[in-house]
Amino acid sequence: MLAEISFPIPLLRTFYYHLPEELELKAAPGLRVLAPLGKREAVGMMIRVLPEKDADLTKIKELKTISRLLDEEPLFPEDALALARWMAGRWGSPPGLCLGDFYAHAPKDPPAPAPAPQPGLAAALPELPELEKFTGTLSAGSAGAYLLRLAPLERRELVYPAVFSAALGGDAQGLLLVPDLSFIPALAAALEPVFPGRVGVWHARLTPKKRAGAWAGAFDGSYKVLVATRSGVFLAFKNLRLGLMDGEHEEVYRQEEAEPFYHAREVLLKRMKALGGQAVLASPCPSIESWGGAASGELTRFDVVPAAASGGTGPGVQVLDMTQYPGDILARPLADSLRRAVAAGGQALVIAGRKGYASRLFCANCGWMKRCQTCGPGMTLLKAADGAQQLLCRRCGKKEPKPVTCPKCGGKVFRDYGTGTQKAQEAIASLLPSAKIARFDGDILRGSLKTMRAELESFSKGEADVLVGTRIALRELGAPRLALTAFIDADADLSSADFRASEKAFQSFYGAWRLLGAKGELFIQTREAGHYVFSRLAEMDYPSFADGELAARKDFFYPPFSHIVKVRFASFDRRALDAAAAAFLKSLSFLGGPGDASEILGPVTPPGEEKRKFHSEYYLVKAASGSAAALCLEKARTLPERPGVKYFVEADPYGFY
DNA sequence: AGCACGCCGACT
DNA sequence: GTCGGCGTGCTC
Repeated sequence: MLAEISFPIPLLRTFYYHLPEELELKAAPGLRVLAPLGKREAVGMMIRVLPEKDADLTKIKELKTISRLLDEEPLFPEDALALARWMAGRWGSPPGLCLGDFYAHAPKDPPAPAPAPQPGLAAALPELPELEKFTGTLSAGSAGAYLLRLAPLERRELVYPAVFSAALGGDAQGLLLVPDLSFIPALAAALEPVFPGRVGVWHARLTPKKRAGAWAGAFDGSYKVLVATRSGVFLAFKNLRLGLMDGEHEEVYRQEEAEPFYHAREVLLKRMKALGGQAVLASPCPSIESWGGAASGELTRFDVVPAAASGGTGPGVQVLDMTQYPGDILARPLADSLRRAVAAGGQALVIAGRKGYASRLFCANCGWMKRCQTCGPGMTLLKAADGAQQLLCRRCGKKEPKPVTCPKCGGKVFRDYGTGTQKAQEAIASLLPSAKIARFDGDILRGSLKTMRAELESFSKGEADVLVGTRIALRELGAPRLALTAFIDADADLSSADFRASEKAFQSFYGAWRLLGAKGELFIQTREAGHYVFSRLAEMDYPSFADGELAARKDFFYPPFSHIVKVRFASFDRRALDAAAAAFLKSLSFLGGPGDASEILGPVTPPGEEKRKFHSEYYLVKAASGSAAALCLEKARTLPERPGVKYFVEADPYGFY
C-alpha cells in the first residue's frame, strides 16, 4: 500500500510513500508521520492510504518508505484536512502550509494521558441581567454562530466569564481569541475564578516549555478555556464547544505577512461549524462583514446593552471643519477645551496621523517633494532634541539631513505638511506651557517593552496631562477615564481609496470615544466635514452607521456581497507584461455568464509608477461567489511562468489603492 | 521550507 | 590555495 503525505512546505503537491505492512492497519488519514524528504526526515500528515495501482508513479525516481507514525489517533476530532483544503482555496496558499498550521506545535511523541484534573471550587458570578438571554441561548448547547455586540463601556472581564460559564458544561472546552497579547493576562485572570486552575494561555512569545504545556492542556482536555492570540485558532482540542473572538473587527486577525494567509475570524467560524459547536464574534463595533452575516442570518445578533448605560447620551462629539481654521494645528474649539480640561485636572489623548514631526516636506517655491531615492515614497520629517531636522524613509529606514536648497529650483524655503506626533506635541506644549506631555507612537512600541510600559503607566497614573500618540496608542491604552480625546487629522484615513476606510475610521473614533468619562469630549479635525462617516458620529450610533455602510457595500458590490481577488503583474518588459495580463483575462472567461454578477476591474497602474521603466499593473476581480473567487485564485496562481514577469496574487486584499 | 550543489570574490 | 557569499534546483 501507499500513503499520500502532505508536508508543511510551500509546494502545491503531495508525496507518495511506501507504507510498511506492519503499519497498514494503523494508518489512517489525519495521522502525522515521520518520513525521509530529500536529505532529511520531516514531519508530515497522511492524507490518504491507497493501493499502488491507483497512483501514477512514473515520474518518481525512488519511492521511499514511511519511517514511523507519530499518532495513534488523529489530533483533531474534526476534519482538519477538509478545513486546510478550504483554507488553501480561500486564500490561495499551499495546502501543505495550511494543514501545517494545524499541527505545527504538536509534540513529536504522543502526549501522555493527563491525570484527571482536580476542579477547584468555582466562584459565583455577578449577575448580568442584560446578558441572560444570550447565555440562556448558549447553555441550550445547540450549534450556532453569533454576533455579540457589546456596549461601548461593557467590561469584557465580566461578560466573557459569564458566557463561557453558561456554554461549557461537562467536559466541554472553550477558546477565547484576543487581538493582542496585552489583553491576555486580565482576561485569563477573569476566567480563573470560574474554572480554577483550568485556564491556559497561548501566544507566539511563549517559552518552549510553557508552549508545550498549553498545547497539551488543550489537547488532553485538562484546560477548560484557552485565552489565545490569532494562531490559537489552530490549536487541537479534545472537545472544543465554544470559540469566542474578542474585538472581532480588529485587523490583526488577518494573517498577511507570510503564507499561509488566512483570517482567523473565518477559520474560527468554519471550524466551529465543522465541530457542531458555537462561535461568538464579539465587538462594540463589529466588522461590516460580520454585520452583513447577521443581516443575512448566518450569524444571530445579540446586543448587550446594560440598563444603566441606556439612559444617558454619553460623551459629546465635535467634528471640526479645518477649512475654517487654515494653518492651525489645533483648531480654536479644541484648543479651548484642551486648556479647560487640563486646568480642571483631567487627562487628554491626542491622536496624530503619523509619528515624527511632519509627513511630507515640500519646496515652498516649486512644490518639489522630497522622496526616498531607493523606495520612492515621500519621507517623514523628524526633529532631534537639539532642533536639528532629519528626513526618514519609513519603508527602508534610511535617514538623510534636511536639504538646504531645493534640487529643482534652488529655493531655500521649505514647507511641511501633515502633523506628526512631534509637531502635535510642540503645538500642545506652546498652548499649555506647564502641562506634562507624554508621547506614544510606533517608535516607542518597537523600542524596549520597558520604556513603552513606563510611558503608558506614567500616563495611566495621571503623571502626564496629555498623551500624544498615533492610532496604536488607542489599542495599547487600558481603560482610563479621559476628559478629552482628539484626532488632529482624520483625513489621511478617510481619503484612502480602500472601501474599508470609513469603517476603520469610525471604529477608531469609537475606540477613542469609549475611553472618555461621561462628561468627556471627542474632537475630530477634518477638511472633509461633509463626509458621511461624520453623520452618525454625533450619537455614536454604530448600528445605523453599519447599516448604511452595509447598504453601500451592496450597491458597490464589495464584500460581503462579493469576494475580491487582486492580481498584480510587474515587469521591465511592457510587452511581456501585456501578454501575461491577456493570458490572465482569458483564463477568467468562465466569469460573467448569465446570472453571474462578477466583475473585473483594471488594469490599474499604481500612482507614481506611470512613467517608470518598470511596469506594474493590477486587476481586481469581484467574484459573485466564494467558489468563483477560489477558481480565480487558482487560475491566477497556476498561470504559466513568463520570463521577466512577476505575479502577485492576493485573496481579499485589505488597503488596496 | 530545508538542504545541497556550484560558481565567483577575499583572506590566511 | 580555502572559506563563504547566495542563485538554482529538488524533494515521493
